[in-house]
Amino acid sequence: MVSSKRLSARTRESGSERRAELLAIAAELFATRGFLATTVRDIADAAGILSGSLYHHFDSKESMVDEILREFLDDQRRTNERVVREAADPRSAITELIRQAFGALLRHPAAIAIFQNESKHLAQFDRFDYLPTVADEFEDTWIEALHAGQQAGVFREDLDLKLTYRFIRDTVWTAVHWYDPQGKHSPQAIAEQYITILCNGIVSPEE
Amino acid sequence: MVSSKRLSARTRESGSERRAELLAIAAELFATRGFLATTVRDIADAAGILSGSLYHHFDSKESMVDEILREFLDDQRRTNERVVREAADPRSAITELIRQAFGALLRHPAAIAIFQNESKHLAQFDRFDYLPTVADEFEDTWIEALHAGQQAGVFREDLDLKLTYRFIRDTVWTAVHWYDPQGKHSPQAIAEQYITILCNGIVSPEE
DNA sequence: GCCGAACAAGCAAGTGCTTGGTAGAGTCAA
DNA sequence: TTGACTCTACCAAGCACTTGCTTGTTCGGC
Repeated sequence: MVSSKRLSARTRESGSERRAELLAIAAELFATRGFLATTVRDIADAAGILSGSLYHHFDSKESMVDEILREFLDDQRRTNERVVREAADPRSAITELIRQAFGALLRHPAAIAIFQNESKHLAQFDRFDYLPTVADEFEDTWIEALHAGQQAGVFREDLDLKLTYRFIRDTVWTAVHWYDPQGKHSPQAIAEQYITILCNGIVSPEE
Repeated sequence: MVSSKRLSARTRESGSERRAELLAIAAELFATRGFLATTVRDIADAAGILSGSLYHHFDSKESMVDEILREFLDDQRRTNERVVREAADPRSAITELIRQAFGALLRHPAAIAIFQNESKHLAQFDRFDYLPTVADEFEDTWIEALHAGQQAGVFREDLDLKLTYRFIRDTVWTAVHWYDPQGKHSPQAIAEQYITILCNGIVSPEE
């Protein structure tokens, strides 16, 4: 009866390979069907075990998304910090942030989709308070870089930076919904195309 | 027993004011909580009736979204056709399409969110086959306008039009998730800011 | 007296999660 | 070397609850 509460920390908190597998399976399902529409039986079926067995590895369905999101957000935060720290100037900071964001499509496709689709619902619960916090952090990072660019005269003065950030963020993150790893464009190619449009526009130079 | 099957066409198919009210209530809930996460009891509660009573007006929960989406998509399709027909040149076709798309934020905020969030899940069912079809139609409209602009030399030749369309579409539609009718920007103001960035980029002209 | 709109009650299916148990691999003192 | 032990990963069964939807009935207004 108490035995389930004394499972070694290694199994319940991290470490185990099987755990990681199960998390990846869950992430895939949460991303494609949605968190609410995915049942613990769906996850167990995909893993080839029974639903009850999942509770050997995880406290709850919620704690699975929790872990998936935290891992992704931590990685993304570290990446952002590094990019801003190493950037030579505001313009290359922005372009590199865009490249890194599109690059994340390869590393965390499922987590990005979940973050995008489920943040609103999940943020209702205390345990997911960090979601809006991290979102604000990301916004601050981008807006600071944009602002620095304006001060330096590289970016137009008539830009509303909050709006500009939202335009960029929506374009970049929403790409998970149509990006196809087997498709003809690499994330890098997509990033370069977007950087061109964002920096110089779609209108011909000679116009 | 058979009585529920002989309700007048007026009530079951359209017309009734109460029906329209109920649809609006359902749309709001579907948009904010998601289709699956919204229960028929939620809708009934919000309308001040019992869940069973909803089935006097509608066949099923599915037929409610169906109707909500069809209405929005028909309106949007008509608007797109008119814009393209009346546009003087490719550039004003694109800018006007953008203005109209942002304008839809006021008329159909709930339907846009539902279309965006639930299309993927709903398209699994035969009755929603029209969703990908209409999406393709919209894509064709935009890509034709972009292509015409390229031919006319107004738009850059190095644009991948499919990518360009996706960038625009994602930015415009995703705005429902943060647009606030009480906020400081009107849809028009947001549209103009985006048109500026899209056409000329964020980099200062003198650079 | 009919008809639109609603209620009251409930069903079958499915939900997340709990429980008590076990097979098998590893650990280690006697 | 053996036997008692622990640990991991899982199963089988089921509980309390929620889901979309159905049924039979009521009631006020034209």
